[in-house]
Amino acid sequence: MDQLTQSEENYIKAIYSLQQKTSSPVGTNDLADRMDTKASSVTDMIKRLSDKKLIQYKKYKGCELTDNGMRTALKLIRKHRLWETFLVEKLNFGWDEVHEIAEQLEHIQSLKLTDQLDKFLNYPKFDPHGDPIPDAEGEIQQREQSFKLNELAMDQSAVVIGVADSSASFLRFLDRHKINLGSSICVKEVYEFDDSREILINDELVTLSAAATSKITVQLV
Amino acid sequence: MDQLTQSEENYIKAIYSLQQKTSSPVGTNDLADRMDTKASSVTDMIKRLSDKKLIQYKKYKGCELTDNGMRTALKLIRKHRLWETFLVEKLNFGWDEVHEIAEQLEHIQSLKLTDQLDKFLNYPKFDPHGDPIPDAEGEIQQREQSFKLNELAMDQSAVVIGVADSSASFLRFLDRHKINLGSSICVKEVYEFDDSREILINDELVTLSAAATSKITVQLV
DNA sequence: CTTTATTTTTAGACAAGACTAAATCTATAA
DNA sequence: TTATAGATTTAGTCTTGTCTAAAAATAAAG
Ligand SMILES: [Mn+2]
Ligand SMILES: [Mn+2]
Ligand SMILES: [Mn+2]
Ligand SMILES: [Mn+2]
Repeated sequence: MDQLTQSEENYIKAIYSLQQKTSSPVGTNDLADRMDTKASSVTDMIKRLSDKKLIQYKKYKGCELTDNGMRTALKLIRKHRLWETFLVEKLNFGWDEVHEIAEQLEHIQSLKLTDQLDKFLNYPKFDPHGDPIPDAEGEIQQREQSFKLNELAMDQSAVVIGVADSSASFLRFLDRHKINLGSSICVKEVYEFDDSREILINDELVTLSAAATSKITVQLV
Repeated sequence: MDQLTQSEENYIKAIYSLQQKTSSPVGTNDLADRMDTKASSVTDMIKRLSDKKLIQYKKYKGCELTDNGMRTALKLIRKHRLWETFLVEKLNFGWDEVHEIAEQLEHIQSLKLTDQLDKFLNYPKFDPHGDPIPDAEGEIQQREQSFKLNELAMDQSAVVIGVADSSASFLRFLDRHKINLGSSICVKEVYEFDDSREILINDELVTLSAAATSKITVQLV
């Protein structure tokens, strides 16, 4: 079980996340898109990861993480989300500023560091974007049933518990509308023609596009 | 001023530290030794760093950091020592465990991260090994006159303020003798034949070889 | 069941960083 | 001042990770 390069680790994470969405084996082009690279480069990397038994790969049939690959992915996600939490909780970063930095920090190799950080943060269960943080055993806390805000009908009330897009631009958009984790909201109007919604939040009404509401995770209250 | 690779950054740090010791231009072989690599690899890298104007280089004449290279080195050292401080102060690492991890963390790119970390740690002036931490402008706090413990004569009293060797094995040796930063010591005997010294520390007498005492930095009291 | 269109893989190149072996420069000692 | 040891550079090769262009396999239409 030798060290992986940062590049290999980033691929593993990407495969994990695509796998979660589609369940079926991950295609070379999808992975290329996600990694912002070319299909031929992906094929090369896929062979390396397959040699290291982190993924299972049949030519032309896509790839899937092995158990070992899965454990590797969860460790990376754990580190990523712990660091994000650290940056927001301890160093006063905004939730829109931490992803890039965590993308680097997640590659630091030291089991003890991860576990001490976890302890220092008091074993947080969710990161600043509402995503669950795997524990030291790779177990992920399962959430109560949740919805995307665009699934709610008129007059339904809910609490924001996560975002499905951690890009700085989307998060700053939410900041501008004072929407954060824990915000109480209520759907006041649904405009059928474009599926946009008028939302009551902090005693103010804002209209959010379907593109926006589909990226906001909520729990009914 | 594009991004440097981790490898380039490690070379810059090594050149800085060799330069401090010897002042004169740094030789290819010395650098190869320090980097634990081959002279030919060093020549390759030296050319790259010279192209980037981080060092000045004349064939066969060795290399020296430019002003730009110097600033780069100081930023790295700042990050390295801040992270070491973080690991010891906040995550309960021993001073013998932090160097390796800081060697990775120093390469994280984010000015804001460094400065917020500095603030979070309350602008520490020295790292867990007693080495000065450059401030955001690259200024290093100058120390009062200090000595190596092997320079002290009989009956001289002093306080330990630093170590000249941050290797885990040496630091664990010091731990075993309960010698840490701030320890008050007194030279009780100097054995001329091998320059070893009997030291009073915590009301106990220990005999330290010249190899050991030459790596312990002290200030007279 | 062929013929396209799409996806995926191969072939060949390149840059970074490393290595070995060989060549070349510099310094030192006879 | 020349021979020689030591330091340094060059030449050529390797691996990782990337690319473009072209070939091959699969999927989708007609
Ligand atoms: Mn990453
Ligand atoms: Mn996150
Ligand atoms: Mn380093
Ligand atoms: Mn240190």
